[in-house]
Amino acid sequence: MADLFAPLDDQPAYRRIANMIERRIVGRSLRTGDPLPSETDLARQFGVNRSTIREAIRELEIHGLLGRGRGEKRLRVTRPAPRDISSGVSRALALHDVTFLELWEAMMALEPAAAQYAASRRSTGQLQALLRAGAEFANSGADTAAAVAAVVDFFTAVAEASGNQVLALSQAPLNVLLVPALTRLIDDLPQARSRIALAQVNITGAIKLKRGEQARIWMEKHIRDFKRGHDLRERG
Amino acid sequence: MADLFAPLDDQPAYRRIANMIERRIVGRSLRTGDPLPSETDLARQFGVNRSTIREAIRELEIHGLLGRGRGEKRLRVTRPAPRDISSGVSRALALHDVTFLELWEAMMALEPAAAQYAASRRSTGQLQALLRAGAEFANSGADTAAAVAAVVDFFTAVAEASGNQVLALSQAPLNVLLVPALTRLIDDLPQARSRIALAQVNITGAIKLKRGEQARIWMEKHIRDFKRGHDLRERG
DNA sequence: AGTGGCAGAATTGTCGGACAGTCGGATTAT
DNA sequence: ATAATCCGACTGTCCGACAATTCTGCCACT
Repeated sequence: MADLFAPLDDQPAYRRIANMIERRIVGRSLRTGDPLPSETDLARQFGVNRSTIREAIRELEIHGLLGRGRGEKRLRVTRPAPRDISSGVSRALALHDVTFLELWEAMMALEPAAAQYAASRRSTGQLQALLRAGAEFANSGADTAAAVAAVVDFFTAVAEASGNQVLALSQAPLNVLLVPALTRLIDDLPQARSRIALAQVNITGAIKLKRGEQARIWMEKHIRDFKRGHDLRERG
Repeated sequence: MADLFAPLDDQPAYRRIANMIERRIVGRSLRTGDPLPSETDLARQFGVNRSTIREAIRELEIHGLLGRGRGEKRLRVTRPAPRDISSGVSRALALHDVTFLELWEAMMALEPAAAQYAASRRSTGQLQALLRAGAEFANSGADTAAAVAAVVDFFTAVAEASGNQVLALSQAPLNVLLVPALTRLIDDLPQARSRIALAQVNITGAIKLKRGEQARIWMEKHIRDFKRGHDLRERG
């Protein structure tokens, strides 16, 4: 039987205030770009101390709902950038001791889909970004860090080109997790570089020609290759 | 060519402190479950005022890296729960005016994969959870909100059963976005209820029998059905 | 008119101190 | 040993304050 009473939660004032402001933002009463009233003003409106207000806005600022341009003092309403999100998610995942297999399975689900949509929807600019990331990887030489960064850029470019924000935002955190695994892989497996480069060329080509099915297949192969490399490295 | 000078960012103290503590947590110097020193103590250690510490702690608390049990005063190190994450992501997505199509494509990528892995890895308890969610939906009667909640529970249970935290965490935010769309769908389309119920039975059955491929296929159909319903509703 | 510069107002980041309410743990009573 | 009680520690919130920086309106200058 259900409890008669729910545990009452006295949320502290700073949290309630944060929620109120958040609702205003999500409900578009406060529109993107609008400047937030000053802390003093908010304190007056809510009838609390400025310290309390500060703790409240901190929350929204962290979520990326509030932000300020370089060297700007007043906070403004902003839309959360993918970076705001992915940092949180990937940190969480890191703490959960994610295995390579888990990461790989998720990539296997997301990246081919992104590639397929990218093929049918990519703009010219997005194609450029893809080519740039590919070139970046090809030119990375022996610099592992640069190579890894280029791979991340490549995946990001594909996700961007998919024209699907949900896909892009879901994929972003995976990149962060990919970095350490990929670094080890490239360092230890001599053939990794050329295989990745080839896959990128194939994927980019398919996207360029708007061949959705091909893009998906090549991306699947590409991701599968990661697992092969990883398994190889484990045994070697 | 790269700029010679990077824009110097004097991050405020509360942010730097937050980062330091975060590094300690991610680096496992502070382990999950450890209680955090008191605010006064931290203020002394960092040589700043308690107010500053509080603003820093707020950040970590929001990220789910710090938390406290019901009615507990001291903060302790915690691992971010999916809910901590998904709330942020879904809020962000809501602000980005995500279309149904975008949501649907992402679900189409993630949920079938989750179902497939669930079939091969589900524990008995996870199967129970699935069945419970199914029953919950079947019993929801005319209560749309309850029905929607049951659907969300079902997807969550599948993701849980997949044994893949990354998949689960990636999928969680989608649920929040699904709610409004699904509510309208169930309200307006009489046949929606039975179709969903049937799909859930089929998926659960496949997972119970550990038929991965079947689970995937049924889930694909299930999700595809959402789109059909949505398109139908749009025209109707 | 447009531009540059400047003083004063406004705002943020940070500090110090204070106090009520509550949680935890030690202490005492049963 | 268990239960009731008490005290200290800690959090949530408030007040007041000050330096540094940004914002703004105003004025001079070209």
